[in-house]
Amino acid sequence: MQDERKESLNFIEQIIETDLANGKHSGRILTRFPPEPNGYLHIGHAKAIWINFELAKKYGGKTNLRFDDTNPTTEETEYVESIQKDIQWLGYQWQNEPLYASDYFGQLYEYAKKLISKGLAYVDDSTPEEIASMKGTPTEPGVDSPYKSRSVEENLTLFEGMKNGEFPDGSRVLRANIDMAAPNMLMRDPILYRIKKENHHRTGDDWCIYPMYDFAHGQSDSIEGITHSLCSLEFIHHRPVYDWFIEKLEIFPSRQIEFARMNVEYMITSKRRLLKLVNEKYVTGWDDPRMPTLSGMRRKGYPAAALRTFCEKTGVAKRDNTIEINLLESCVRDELNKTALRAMVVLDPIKVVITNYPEGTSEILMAENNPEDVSAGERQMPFSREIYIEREDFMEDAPPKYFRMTPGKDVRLKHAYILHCEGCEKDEFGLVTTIYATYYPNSKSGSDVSGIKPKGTLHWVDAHASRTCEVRLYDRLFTVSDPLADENTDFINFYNKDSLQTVHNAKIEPGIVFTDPLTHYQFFRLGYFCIDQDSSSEALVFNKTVGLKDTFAKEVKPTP
RNA sequence: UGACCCAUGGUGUAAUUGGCAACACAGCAGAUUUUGGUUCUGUUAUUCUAGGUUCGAGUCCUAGUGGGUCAACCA
Repeated sequence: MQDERKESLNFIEQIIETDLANGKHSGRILTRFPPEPNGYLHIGHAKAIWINFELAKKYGGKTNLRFDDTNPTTEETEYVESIQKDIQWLGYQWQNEPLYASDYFGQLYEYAKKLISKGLAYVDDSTPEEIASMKGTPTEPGVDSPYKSRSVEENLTLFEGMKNGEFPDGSRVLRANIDMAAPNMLMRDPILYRIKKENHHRTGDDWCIYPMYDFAHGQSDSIEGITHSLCSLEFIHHRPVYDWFIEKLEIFPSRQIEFARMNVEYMITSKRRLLKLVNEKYVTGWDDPRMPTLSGMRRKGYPAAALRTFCEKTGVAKRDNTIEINLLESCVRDELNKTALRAMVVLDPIKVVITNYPEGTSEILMAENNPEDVSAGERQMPFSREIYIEREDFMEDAPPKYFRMTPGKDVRLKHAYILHCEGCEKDEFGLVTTIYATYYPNSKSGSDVSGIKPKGTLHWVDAHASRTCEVRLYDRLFTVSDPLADENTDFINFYNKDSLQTVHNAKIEPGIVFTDPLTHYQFFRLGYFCIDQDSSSEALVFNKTVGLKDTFAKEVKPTP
């Protein structure tokens, strides 16, 4: 069978296929993912990772992991570890060992001297303030630095002095000699090197001058032979700088291509703001399940496959976008529906006494683990005279379309019997304490000859055999889809105080025992959950990943 | 008083590169259902504006409008 529709290509794929057709780089494709090791990876990085790795894979190429570690003041080894873990968890493996921009410090230094020798770079003694003021504005050209006209020899000597630690931090910089009147401000003699007498996480005290992004990134691409250097739109103004160095240095011509970063409703990715959430304890850490970090989403129970599907479905283009959280959750549900084992958990238990079930006896019922996957097998569920059901699954005075337990009506217990509700007992405040029902002995699941067809089916657990567990219910971190929309209101004002609700007294069927954290379950009729790392064999803790689609809730209580 | 990027249903992305505007998610309606889940069927809704080129424009040209980005010794 052949696809009738021609596969549509995104704009980067079109560029690559054109390059391939022209025999560029002999058909070799090499991309790279270049994180700065100064923070945790988030949903936006996931998209960048997906694009770089999937594109290379599609065209028979490879992808490098390169840490852009040119700023010793902010970068730490801790992040190097977490970033690698996150990428691998997402399902990708880079070519060979991880690479570092710092591996190229020696080569970069030589490049700088070459530029100086060609009269294309100079040492500037101006203060940061002076450099800023001479830079001009977007609408006014800058003015030349008084040091711009230094001789090649003097520049070489001074630059070597910078490298040898002869000058204090911030006293001098090396700048490219381009054009202070360029309409693109990045072309107004960008700074190449600054003096920082700081310990670097990999090169230690070998260097006291460190290259800036513009003099490290493109050159690193070139050194590695990256064919397609894919980055987000905000780097578009850097492309002329990127190309200028390649041309003047006469090095391998990597090509920078910019795509629009992915934004998602209710998520923020600003490092500063995420840090605030962590530091000021709005969340429990970088891996709090409410965080948009990969570690947070992983702990929340989002499968890597769902994230990959999400990246694929959101596409690659150049216009600003905000993806509905809907789509993400749809991808997560779709994946988990196929893979998650079903389990019965009652979050807000209320006891049901089945009055015609013989006292002191019990039986074992069989329950399929996943109706979407018979190979997942079956498990045993004990059943007896007393069970728990969800408090909200009982109403004394129910509207006509209420298909759950209500006096005088029948309801099915999943994998068990049909119950006829007789009534309930209440305490002095009118709170229902116990529900009474009778069961139809001939209505057992799988061998039901009762002929009764109740509208509703409930989840339940045996009152005596079930165990108590903790369930953490997560909701969106913010009360509005775009907490940054109003520049006059700090995003923290939109923090959702109800984003975490902890249930301490949930009842879980005895067959579900402590296994690896991240094991996924679908709690019947409630949603998808996974075992949290805080669990032990004595105390199970679950995180809510995402709820089931709930068309009933929408019908009875339409929320704005 | 600048440069650059972008503009297609509610959201996102397509349109064989100038030839019937479609796919997914969301919405709505229905069928099925021992999960008010899943699945299935149907359905609502789209080319920023004004000119121009053309037999024909979402696509090309011009102007405008709207949105975004750029002035760290950050990346």
